[in-house]
Amino acid sequence: MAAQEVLERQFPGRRAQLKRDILMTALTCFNEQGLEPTTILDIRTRCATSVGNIYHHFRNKEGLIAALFFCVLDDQARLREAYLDAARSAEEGVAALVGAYLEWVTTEPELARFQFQARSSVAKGPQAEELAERNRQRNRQIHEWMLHQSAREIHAAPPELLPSLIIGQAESYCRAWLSGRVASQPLDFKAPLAKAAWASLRIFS
Amino acid sequence: MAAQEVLERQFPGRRAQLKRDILMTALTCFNEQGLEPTTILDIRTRCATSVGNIYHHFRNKEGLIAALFFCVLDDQARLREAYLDAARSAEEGVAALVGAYLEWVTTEPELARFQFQARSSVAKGPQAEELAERNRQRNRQIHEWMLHQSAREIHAAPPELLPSLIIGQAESYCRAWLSGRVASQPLDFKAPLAKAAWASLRIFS
Amino acid sequence: MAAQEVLERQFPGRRAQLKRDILMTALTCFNEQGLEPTTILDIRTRCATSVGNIYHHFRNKEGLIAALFFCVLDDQARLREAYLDAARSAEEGVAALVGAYLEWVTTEPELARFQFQARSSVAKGPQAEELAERNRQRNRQIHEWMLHQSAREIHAAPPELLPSLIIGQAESYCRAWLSGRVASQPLDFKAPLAKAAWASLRIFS
Amino acid sequence: MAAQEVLERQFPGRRAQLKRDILMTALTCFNEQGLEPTTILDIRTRCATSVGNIYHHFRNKEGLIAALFFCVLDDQARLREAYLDAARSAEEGVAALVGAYLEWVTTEPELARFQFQARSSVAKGPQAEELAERNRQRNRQIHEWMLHQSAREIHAAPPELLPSLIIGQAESYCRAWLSGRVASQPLDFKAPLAKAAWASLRIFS
DNA sequence: GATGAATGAGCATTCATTCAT
DNA sequence: CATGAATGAATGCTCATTCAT
Repeated sequence: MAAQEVLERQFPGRRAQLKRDILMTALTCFNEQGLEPTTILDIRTRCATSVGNIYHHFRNKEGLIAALFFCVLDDQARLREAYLDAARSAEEGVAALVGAYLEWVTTEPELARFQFQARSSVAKGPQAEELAERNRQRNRQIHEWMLHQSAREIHAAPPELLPSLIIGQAESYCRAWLSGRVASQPLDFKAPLAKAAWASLRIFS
Repeated sequence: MAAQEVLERQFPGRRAQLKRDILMTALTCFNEQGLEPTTILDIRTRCATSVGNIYHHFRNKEGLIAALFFCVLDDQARLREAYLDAARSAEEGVAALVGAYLEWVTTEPELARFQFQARSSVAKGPQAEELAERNRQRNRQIHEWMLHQSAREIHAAPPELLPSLIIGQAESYCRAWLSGRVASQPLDFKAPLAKAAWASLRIFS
Repeated sequence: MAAQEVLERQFPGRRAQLKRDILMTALTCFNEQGLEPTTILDIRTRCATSVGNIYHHFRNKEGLIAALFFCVLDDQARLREAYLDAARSAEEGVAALVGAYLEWVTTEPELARFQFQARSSVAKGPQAEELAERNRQRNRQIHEWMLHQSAREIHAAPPELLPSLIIGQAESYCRAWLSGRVASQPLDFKAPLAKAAWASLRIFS
Repeated sequence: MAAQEVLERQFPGRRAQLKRDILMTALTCFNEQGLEPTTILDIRTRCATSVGNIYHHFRNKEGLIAALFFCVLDDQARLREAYLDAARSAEEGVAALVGAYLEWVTTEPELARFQFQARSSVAKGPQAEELAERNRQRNRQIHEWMLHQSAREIHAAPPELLPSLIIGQAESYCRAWLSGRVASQPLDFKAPLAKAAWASLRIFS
């Protein structure tokens, strides 16, 4: 399972095996039953450990969700940066953002599913500020990259609308895929979705 | 409050006053605290009634959520149909779908916020089939309208991708607005979002 | 259904039709679900009437159970008296008590089932005294009949033990039949059970 | 109290002290108030523990009742086996079954009272199959013992009737004693009840 | 008389979290 | 470090009963 590799990358070493087991089990439970309905006992039962151990490693249920969530953010960022590094124009940059997102969701459907349901929960919890800071950093990073390209298409579009224009359709399709409403992998539509995003931006120039 | 008018339209008459009160209060609570965290007692306290009465009218908490949710679907459909009736071409049809959605969310932010958080809950609950049937009906209706236009842009696009291409960006912006990440009303971007959707479709022709 | 005839005998007339309907439905519910688990709404739903109407006719749930229970006692007494009237000796009297009981349970399994589960409930409720008085009266009646026979077998047996010796085996078998543990009708064992009861009494003479 | 010793035998050890306390308190409450009317809070209040702990040990109220009920079955079986081991003929075997039952009820009136009211509850609950299996096993065991005696009295009687003939009168008297209708201890009538049972069987030979 | 909306005390049960062993 | 017994506040829900229409 792909999610397992992500966890091994984030929490390497043999000592962290139990930690990864707990996170992996939690991910499965959260996706199968939902965040609130999943109990610590559910998780304890499915990975052979004790209640106390889960609390030892993650402080509380919220901490477990947050740990998993920040894993997701890190892994997404890794792929996005790789894609952006290879882009040589504004158009390629937009295609990179769309492509990185589609590839990540296609490779990590379990993590993506979790991300959608956990976002609002983390945003309300005590880790809210850490999440906000990460978002700001990500936006700044993307913004700076875009500025380097000084493309008319980017500057003419209303800044508030920009992220939705670029990623909105891709995200919408990914939601549909994860919920089973459509069958084709998001990555299969990499080209048209990138092209559509760029076409959307061109209407302002 | 706009939501109140929607409820009066859906549950007319003086006898249904209490029913509307309960739904209105529930809507407020759900949006302020979330679905799970809102307790029946929270609702009972804020509209002058009894716990038993809420159960008498809605069977259980799930039923209350579902009643509110189907209200939303009905009201959205009403506006969408009005928009579609006035459209005279495929391009106008796409603009109608985008415009109807933007206007509805802008007019009913409370109901829209509720819809986003309640959808997955209803989709898992005992009303899942009713929801699925309504979705099918809506898609069929839109599909038929589109067929009448026999526009190259529509037929050339992958059917699975079509809904995301049309509504994805608008929905993305509405989410951003409802969560406070952007300030401008969705309706303010009616023209560019409609234009972007149409431009996205044209890439296939 | 046999129980229906019993109710018609106890509550005759067309005006009492609804009353009989309610009692009949209650009987079915009580036997299917148990006394406590059956709700007034269950009964209301299954015979087309209103909650208020049930309360109008029977005061409350306890009153409904008691009405049904005293019906049972009356009907049992009717048959027992007929049997006793025909008996011409102590031995025939014992056979009459056993036979009357077996025939009644075989004819009215639904009422018998109800009687077993309702007895302790009525004995604790506000009708406790009425029940006790009826029991005393029945015992006096049987006792007087027995005295007329002046049979050694009856007088030699410990009075406290007498009822159990006479009816214990028959009742035990009826319980087994009503709970499905045995298949043959109680009435099929009328002769051996009467004979066994009399043999039991003879050990004292 | 005798029931306490039974519980110590069934759940030995110091670690199980609280478990025994809960069961003992539950027994008292169930007998004083009835099964349904007894609440978990009643039990919690009378033995120093917490609601959650009762659920931790017994899963739910039904589980608590079942645990107590199977205790009763085990303890009854223990005494019955001891009695049967000492019997040297069919007549002694019948006397053993009657005597073991009378002694057990006389020694454990609280457990016996509980058994009478809990049986139907357990028979309907999720432990129904376990109960049925235990009953089958007990009947098989008694049946095998009886076969060894090859007594005319046993083989001539209708098999379905046999248990009622043997134990019916004793059970009837025990019910009367437990409900206060008679004063003399069941064990006081050990001899006549055993004799009556055997006389009942002899009518077939 | 008939109806069913309304009441609200009361119950079984859950579950995150702690802490003694 | 690991365990799981213990805690108890909190919640959804039930249901007998009342009473205005």
